[in-house]
Amino acid sequence: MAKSPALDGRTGTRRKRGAPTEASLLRRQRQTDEKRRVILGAALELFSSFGFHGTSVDQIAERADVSKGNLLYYFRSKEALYSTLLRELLTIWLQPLRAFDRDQDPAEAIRAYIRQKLIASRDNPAASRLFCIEVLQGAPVFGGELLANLKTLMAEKRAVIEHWITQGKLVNVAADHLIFLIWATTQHYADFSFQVKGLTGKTLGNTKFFNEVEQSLCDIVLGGIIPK
Amino acid sequence: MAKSPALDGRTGTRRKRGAPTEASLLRRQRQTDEKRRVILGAALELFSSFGFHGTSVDQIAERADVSKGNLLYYFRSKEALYSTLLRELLTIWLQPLRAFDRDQDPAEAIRAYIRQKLIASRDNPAASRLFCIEVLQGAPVFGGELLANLKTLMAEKRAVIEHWITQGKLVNVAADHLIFLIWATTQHYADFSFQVKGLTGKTLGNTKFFNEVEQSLCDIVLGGIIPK
DNA sequence: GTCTATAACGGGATAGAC
DNA sequence: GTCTATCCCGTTATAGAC
Repeated sequence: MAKSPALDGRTGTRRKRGAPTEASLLRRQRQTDEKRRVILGAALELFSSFGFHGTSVDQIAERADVSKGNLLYYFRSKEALYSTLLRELLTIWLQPLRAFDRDQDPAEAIRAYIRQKLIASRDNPAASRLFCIEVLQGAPVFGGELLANLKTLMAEKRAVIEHWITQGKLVNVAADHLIFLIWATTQHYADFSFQVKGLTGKTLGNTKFFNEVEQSLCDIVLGGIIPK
Repeated sequence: MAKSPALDGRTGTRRKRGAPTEASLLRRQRQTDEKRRVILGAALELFSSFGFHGTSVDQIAERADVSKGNLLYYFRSKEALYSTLLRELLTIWLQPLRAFDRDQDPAEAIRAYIRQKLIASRDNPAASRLFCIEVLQGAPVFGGELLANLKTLMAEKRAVIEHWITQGKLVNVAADHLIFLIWATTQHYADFSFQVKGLTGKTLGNTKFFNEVEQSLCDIVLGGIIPK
């Protein structure tokens, strides 16, 4: 694509035959990025449904509408594609937790966090499932990175919760287990959506159901930890 | 197996040379069962860690200390082994929920259920992970069976919870979400044990930690649903 | 950058001797 | 029942033309 020689638009100076303009370099870069993005999207769908070994490069290529050879031009290997994907999703995934702050009202902060996590499960169920599979298997690919990030965040948020407790704004709850509870329950609706859908007929995509889940979780959690 | 012709041992009639006695048939049966059990155990460990496609028949055979050919004598195919395994575990897995009964005190019943689920996660983390992987992928192998069993159980337990609510023994909580919450949180300590261990340094195998988890979960859940 | 062809490998399943 | 050898397929990754 865009291989044809051209003059540099801004300078107007004559360039050697075939040398790319700055603009065309940018355009090419954008197209490259876009293609990588499409491939990563296809990989996410498939890896999250069938696991690393249950997915072939061929299937990803077909879904991304590129040839297998071409896919392997953009990513060295299947494993490189997989780990790139995990790495890119990690930041997004941990985002909701960062908002949690000691200056907020605890009930409001926890309610907001539950809501954010549910939104993440609703809008990115594939990402949730991918992390679930990966962690379940001992996170062989990016366990180190994951834990390093989580440890820092966890320490911060544990401190926030314990601060609230010393202020008497929260009953004496084990911070770690409260956080695990929120992770487990919110991610459950993405990871076990097959089961949830089979038993209730609904998923988080249904607004009424989403509100019902949010309400129930907040009621139970806040009812259990906010002093009377 | 045991295809060879033989006379019925109970009648006491003379048997052909080489025909097995009833006792030897029983012995052989026991050995067969034992071997199938060993293979299923090895399969559980590996499938639950690496998934169906991430595990080779060779690896299972090696762990079970049989040859690959021999393994495939006991189970027609890799898939037959996998689905047999899921089927055998399903009964065990749903056991704790059956105990739940309307004649119990709600706080005691829920506390006991949380405890039983935590014990199951502690003692059978591999089974928990296997179900997690399977359900996460849409339960292609035994989704029908799983849902059929769960639907019945769920309907029963939903009725129990709603009975308690009408009696004023429980606040007006959505039964389904309460059950999902208990499943999600208790199974989390098995399925995400890599993460839990990485962040806290402990697993449910540690008695102190186990009690801490039980206490925290019960406090939050019961605090949120038992009327004051 | 993109494609086709193919190398190189591992896996599931079967055949057949013992 | 158990083992070894082998078939055959799908897969990843590379080579090389365009």
